[in-house]
Amino acid sequence: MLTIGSLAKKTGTKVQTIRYYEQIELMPEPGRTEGGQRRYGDAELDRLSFIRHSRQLGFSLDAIRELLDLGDHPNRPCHEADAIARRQLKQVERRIARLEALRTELNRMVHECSGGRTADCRVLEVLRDHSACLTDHDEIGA
Amino acid sequence: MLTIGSLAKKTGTKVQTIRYYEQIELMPEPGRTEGGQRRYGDAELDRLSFIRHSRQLGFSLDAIRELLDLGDHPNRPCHEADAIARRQLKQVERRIARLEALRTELNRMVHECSGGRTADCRVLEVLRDHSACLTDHDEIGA
DNA sequence: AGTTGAACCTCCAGTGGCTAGAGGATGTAT
DNA sequence: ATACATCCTCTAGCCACTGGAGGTTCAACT
Repeated sequence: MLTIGSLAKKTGTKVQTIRYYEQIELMPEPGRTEGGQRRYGDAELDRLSFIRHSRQLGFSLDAIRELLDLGDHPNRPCHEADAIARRQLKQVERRIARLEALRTELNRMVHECSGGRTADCRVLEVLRDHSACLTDHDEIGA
Repeated sequence: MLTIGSLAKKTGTKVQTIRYYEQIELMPEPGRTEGGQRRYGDAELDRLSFIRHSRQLGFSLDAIRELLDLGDHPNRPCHEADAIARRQLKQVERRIARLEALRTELNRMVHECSGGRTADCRVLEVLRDHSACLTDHDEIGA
């Protein structure tokens, strides 16, 4: 039986985050000691590991909920899980494309900086005047 | 003189966002009509354009505050603005590296999916068992 | 058995960067 | 005069946590 602290350590999660997952019903209510402290077993350890690993791969908590649900039904066809993963992949690819455009633009800004007065700063100039910017970037945080 | 709505349209910002920027003192309090509606001039249009463009390049509002401040002092050396941009560039590069690792892993997951039952689903398996995962991904959202 | 002190508990508030909606006032065109 | 788009303030919500106050419990050590 694991305390919340050791479960946290094993999964690289903060204690508060585990309690938060319980609150939003992503993790089940665990057993308690007489004094009221949470105690966890292997099932919970597995579930939390799954959640954390999915988070590291960028899945939203809602997507994780779906994935967990699919995992609970081993005989159902798996194309749904596949679809969720593909969606995630698409999103990651979109983000990469966007960040690469930003990298290009920031690189240009930084390399054109003469190191003089702020009045002549290319960095500030580019930010001031979008037309001095070669990149097409419309969405924020996409 | 611009209403908040036309300023919003010109800069691709939502009206609420402009009011939010005013609230957090990123935008100044504008003049008002007798009836109490906000009216903006060119200075505000420029400032908001600067903010929005910086946001599109991924700068945080705090970084933007610094950049705006630098822009107000044209005779100071510009290495600070340069440093902020370089920091941002570093961050973007880190994010790209991380997302590329995720892309690799998601690709692997998706391509190994046999399309059978969830019990045999590679997607779920990889998520369940980090050791089946070739990628080194520790930080979330980094 | 008593004492320490780390780890636990609940509850509330805050983060960033907005976004949405209620309920009402204003501005402009006809 | 009237319609109605746009404006106003205020409050609350989004995601995924994170931190802190103030108090309790557990396990180890004497």
